[in-house]
Amino acid sequence: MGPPQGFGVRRRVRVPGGRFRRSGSVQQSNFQRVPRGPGHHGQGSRDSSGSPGARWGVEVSDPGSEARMTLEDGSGRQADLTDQEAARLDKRRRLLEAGVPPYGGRFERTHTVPELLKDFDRLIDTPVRVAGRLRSIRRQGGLTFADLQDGGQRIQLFCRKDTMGPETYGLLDWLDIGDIVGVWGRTMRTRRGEASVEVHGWELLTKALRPLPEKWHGLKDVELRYRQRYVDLIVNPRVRDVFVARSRAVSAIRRFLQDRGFLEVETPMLNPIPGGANARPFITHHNALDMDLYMRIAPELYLKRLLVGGFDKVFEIGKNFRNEGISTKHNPEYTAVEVYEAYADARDMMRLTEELFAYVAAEVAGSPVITYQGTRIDLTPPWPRLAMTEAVARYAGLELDGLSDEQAREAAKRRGVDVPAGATRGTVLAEVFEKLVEPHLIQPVFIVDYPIEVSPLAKRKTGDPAMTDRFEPFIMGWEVANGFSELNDPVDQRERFQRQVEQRAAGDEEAHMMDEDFLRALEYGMPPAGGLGIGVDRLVMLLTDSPSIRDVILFPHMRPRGSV
RNA sequence: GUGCCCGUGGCGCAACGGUAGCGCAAGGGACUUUUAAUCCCUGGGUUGUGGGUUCGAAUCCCACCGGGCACACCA
Repeated sequence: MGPPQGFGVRRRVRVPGGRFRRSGSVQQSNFQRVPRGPGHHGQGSRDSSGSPGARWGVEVSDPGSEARMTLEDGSGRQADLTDQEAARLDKRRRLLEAGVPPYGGRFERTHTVPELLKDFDRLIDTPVRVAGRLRSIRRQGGLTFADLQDGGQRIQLFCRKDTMGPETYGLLDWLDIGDIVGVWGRTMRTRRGEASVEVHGWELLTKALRPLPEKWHGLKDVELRYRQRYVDLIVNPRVRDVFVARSRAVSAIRRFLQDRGFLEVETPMLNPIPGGANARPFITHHNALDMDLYMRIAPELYLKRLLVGGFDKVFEIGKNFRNEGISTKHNPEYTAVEVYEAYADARDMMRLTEELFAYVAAEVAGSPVITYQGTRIDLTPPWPRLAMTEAVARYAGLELDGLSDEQAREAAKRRGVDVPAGATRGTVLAEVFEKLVEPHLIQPVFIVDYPIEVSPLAKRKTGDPAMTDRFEPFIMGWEVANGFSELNDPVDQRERFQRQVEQRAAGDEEAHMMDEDFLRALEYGMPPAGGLGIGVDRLVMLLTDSPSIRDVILFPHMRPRGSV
């Protein structure tokens, strides 16, 4: 993964005057050209990674191949450029020579572009200073039109030679699409009615050395979109909107909980013992302590320690890390919000959940009724409650009550659901539910009463010790949250951990480890409480109508590439 | 991890055994109310990588790399 030569040079390329030659005799080493487009990852250049300086000075006659121009940056390294990159570097040099610094500094703006456009007609014919990225340039002799993008919106720049003077106007020739400029002038509408700034003067704030993707098809290659999200954000306005919506959703969650008296806290991401969920953790190492640590898979056990400590209403918004597969609904690190309320129970948390979803949807999407991939979803509370056994009876036509473990396993197999050899009835129930019922749960519904086997941290249901007072809301067939009345009996909790440890020993890598400190905390006494965890990414997917979790994560995990 | 599909100039796409092409973008020129500006000219690709089949490979075959989707696992 080490960067091949040529990488890193681009940041600090110096183009000495006259070193740049167009065609004919082009100075070039015997380096292979480093391909940089999609699917190029510099494998062909491995042979040239050592001591570049030694290979200099080879004169290669290569007429007609501007793209192979090379340049020195004074460090004995060099970069091969595309014709467009070469042209931009050349303009950068010419600007410098003309006394125009290609990278400016502070620029005082009177308005952002969205501010200007919002109330344009009232602001017309006033002096303004705006800044942004050039998205298109239409040169027309003594008149040049350009589109300036800022804050996701564009305003037209209207540049007239007569207004600006020939020198200022002439320097426009060294600007490219993608450059960031600050301009000052007067707001006006053109003959065609386009909201514009008549430019009196301008300043180059940043010269862009790489060209932006094509102007109306934009950047479509999803791999490039994820790997180079910065480009995606520049050219695809919808992407920007999604991440603004995500930010608003997180703010709305925080506001909703804070307004109800919940205290936001932060607990460790580096855990000596990972807990709070059944999942495989990432392992990392602390050098000074010389010990392995785990990236947290859930903050649950820490938040419950806070209940012990007397914080009655707490929440945390943050990342969980799970060493599992990647899919359109799974990213190895994802954002969750967990909420704990002392003296409450699962019923209270269900009410909190449905209210929170409706509130956040209204804040982000404008309504508790949303459309996801063509399906109308009504998040208005209250959502129906349906016991897992009833759900399995209704959607799978399966009645497991009263069956022995073996009979239950047989029943599941007859329905085509694979279950582990020694699975108990409760495990079978959960398995059948996942496979046969979940896909049917499109509109919001709370599934309640989960088997104890799959709920090692939840309180038993009064009157049915095989079940727990747990719930999970489903939308679009996805589990979007998980909550329960928290188990606060340390003796019961120890037994549950013990079962988990046994399963772990039997090869279940996702089973809990024994957490003695957590048990000690419970032994000091944790108030009865309701707890809740919500998958924020999936919530945002729903609210932004995004088909993949990668569409709501700015930098989704990707396999690294040599050089891109 | 398995299956299916994809990888062609900076970007979006064509060519699907027979000379690698188009649009935008880029370079040169004309143009003082355009907005996918227009018009003339020009350059840019060892078709993801490596093998193979063939007189001939972007195209067919194999392996590898990267990606998408579905399944599996999970939230």
